[in-house]
Amino acid sequence: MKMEDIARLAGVSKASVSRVLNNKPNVSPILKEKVEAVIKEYSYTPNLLAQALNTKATKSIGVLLPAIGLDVFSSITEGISQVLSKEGYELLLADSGGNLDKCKNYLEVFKRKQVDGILYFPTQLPEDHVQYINSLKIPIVLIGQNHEKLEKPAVYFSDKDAAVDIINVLVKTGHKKIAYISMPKEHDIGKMRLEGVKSAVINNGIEAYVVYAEDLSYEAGYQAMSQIISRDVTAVFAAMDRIAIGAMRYIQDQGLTIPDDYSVIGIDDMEISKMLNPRLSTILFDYRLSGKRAGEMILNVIENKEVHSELLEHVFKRRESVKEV
Amino acid sequence: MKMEDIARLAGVSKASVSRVLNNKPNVSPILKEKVEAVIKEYSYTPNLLAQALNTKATKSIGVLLPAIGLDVFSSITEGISQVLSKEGYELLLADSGGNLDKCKNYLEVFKRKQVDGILYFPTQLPEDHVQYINSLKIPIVLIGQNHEKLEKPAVYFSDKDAAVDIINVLVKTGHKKIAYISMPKEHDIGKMRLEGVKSAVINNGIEAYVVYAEDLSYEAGYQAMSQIISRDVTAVFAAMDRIAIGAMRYIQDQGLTIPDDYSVIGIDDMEISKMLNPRLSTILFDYRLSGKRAGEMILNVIENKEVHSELLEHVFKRRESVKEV
DNA sequence: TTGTACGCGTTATCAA
DNA sequence: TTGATAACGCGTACAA
Repeated sequence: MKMEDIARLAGVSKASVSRVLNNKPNVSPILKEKVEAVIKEYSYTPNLLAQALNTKATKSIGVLLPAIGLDVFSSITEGISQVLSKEGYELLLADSGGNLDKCKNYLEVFKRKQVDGILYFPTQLPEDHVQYINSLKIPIVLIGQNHEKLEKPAVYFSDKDAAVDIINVLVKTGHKKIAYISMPKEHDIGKMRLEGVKSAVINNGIEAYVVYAEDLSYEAGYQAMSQIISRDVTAVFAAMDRIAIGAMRYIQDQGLTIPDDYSVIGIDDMEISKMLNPRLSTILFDYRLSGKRAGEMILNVIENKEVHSELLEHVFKRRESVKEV
Repeated sequence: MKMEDIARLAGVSKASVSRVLNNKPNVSPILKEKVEAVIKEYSYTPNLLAQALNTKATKSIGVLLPAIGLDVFSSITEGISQVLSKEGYELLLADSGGNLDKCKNYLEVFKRKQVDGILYFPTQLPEDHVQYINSLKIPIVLIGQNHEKLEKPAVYFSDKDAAVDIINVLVKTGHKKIAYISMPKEHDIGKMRLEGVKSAVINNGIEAYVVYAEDLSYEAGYQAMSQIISRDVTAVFAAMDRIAIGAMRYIQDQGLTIPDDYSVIGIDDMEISKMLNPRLSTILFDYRLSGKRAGEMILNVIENKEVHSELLEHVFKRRESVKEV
C-alpha cells in the first residue's frame, strides 16, 4: 500500500495525500476528511525510507560504543534513548569492541545510512583519527573524552583529575603504600587515569605499585589482585569499579577483610557498587547523564544551534571499603 | 557525490558503475578498472537509503527490549550484535520500558523503517498482542518467552521450571520456611516464576511467604526484604538476582549474615552474582546466548529457512549464599 | 485549493 | 559488454 493507492481510493492526487499526511496548509476540510478516512481504513503509513530519500532526514542517530554489554555503556545508551526517543529519533547501535578500524568502519556505515547525527564513545583518539572526525560533515558529539585538537563538541569526564582525587583521598586517609590496577594500555581512558595516579603520587611524595589488568572483566581484576597480594600495601585503587570488584573478590577469597586488611577503591560508581559487601568507595561518573547531555547536544547541532563541549563533574563517594589508617 | 557523477567522471553509464559496484558479471576488465579508479579517487560509497528503496532490503534489524540499561538486556544485545554485525546487519535499538503501547508503536516504526527483521523481548503477551504479532509480515523472533498461540519462532527460557527447581533445591537443603520476593505483577515473566513457586510449594507440602518488589531495582529488593525480616523464614528466594542483591544488602545492613541467618537465592545469574560476598546462588539463564540464537534464527527466517522455537536450558549454580539447615 | 511532473540515488529491465 | 530508461515511494515546485 503506497501513497498512490490511497490517492486513487480517495479519488484525489498523490500530492493531496502527501499534504494531508504532513499537515500542510491549504487543504480543504472536505478533502482532508476523505483522505484521512481512506488512510485509516487501510491503516496506511508512509514508507520512511522513501521519505528520507528526499527529505535527507532519516530521524535516526548512530550510536557507536566500545561494548554495549558493560554497565557503563548501557547506562549511556539508556540516557541517549530517553532523550532522543522523545523527539522521534531512532537509535542505530553499533559495538566497536574498542577496535579503531571497526570504529572507522561503523562511522562510514552511519554516513551511508544517512543518519542525522552520530554519538561516539571512542576508546582511542590518535591525532589522525581526531582529524578524521573533524572532517566529518554529519553532526557528531563525542562522549567520554575530549581532545585539544577536536573541533566537535564532546561531553566528557576528567579521568585524570578523578584519579588524582582518589590518590589524594587515600593519602589523606593515611594510606602511603598504595597499589594501582590500571586498565589495559590500549585504552586512552586508562592512560589518563594512570597519568593522574602518577602525578598525584609524586605530588604526595609517595610511590604506587602499578599492575595492569588484562581486560575489563571482573576476572582481570581478580587476577591483577593476585599479583598485589604479596606486596606491602594498605590500599588498592582500581581504574574501574569492575576491576575493583574482581580485586575485592580475590582479597576476600584469601580470607582477608575489606577494609581491615586492604582498603579498596574504584572509579565509575556502577549501579551495583553501593550494594556490595562492603560498599565500594568510588568516584561517580554519571554515565546516564552523559548520554542525556550528548543526546540533547546532538539535537542542537542538528538544529544548527551553538554547542559547546561540556565537562561533567565527578563526585567522590565515600563508602565502607576504605578505612582510615 | 552520487553514482551519476562517478559515471560521468569515468566516461561510462550509471548502469555500468552499478554493475562494478555490485560485482555483476559481464563487465570488461578495462571498464571495471576505470570505474574503480574513479570510485577510489573520490572515495565514493553508495547511498544505502536509495539502495534499500528498490532492493527492499535495509540490512538492518529492529531490536525491541524492555530496558537496555539492565544487565540481562544489554547481554542479549551483545549476543545479537555479535552474530548480526558479522553478517553486515545494523541494529535499530528501541527501549519499550515494558510498556505495551510503546511496544506496538516501535513495532510499527520498525515496519515503516523497513527493517529486514525484528527481535522482540516482550514483557506482556496478552492474546490480542500475540495475534498482532502473528499477523506481522516482517520476519520476527521473540526472545524471553513463548506463547502457545504464537506462530512465530521464539527463543525462550522456562521461567516456571526454574522457579520450581529453586524451591526444590531449597527444600532439599532443608529449608521449609521460605519467603519469595516476586517481580511486580505486570510482568508475565514474574507471573510465571510465581506460578512455579506456588506449585512447587504445594508439591513439597510447605508454604511460602510472598511479597512483591515495587520495580526491578536493587532498592526494591532492599525494601521488599524489610517486609520479610520480621517473619520466621530461613531462606529468601528472589525472582531476579537484582532483587536478591538488594535483599542481601538489607540483611547485611541489619548486622545479619548470609547464609547463616538467611539463605538467599535468585534467578538470572548476572555477571556480578559470582563476585558478590557471599557469592549468590542462582539459576543461570544465558541471556547472551539467547541473543545469539535469536540473531541466528532471524537470519534463517529472512532466508526462508525452516525455523523452530527453542527452549534454552537453565542451570542451577550452587554458591555460598545458601546453606544446609 | 488541487493536480502534474520531476527529483531523491539506487537497481533492474530491455535494447543495442 | 554496454547504455537508456523505468521503477522504488515519497516530497515539492509549478501550473492549473
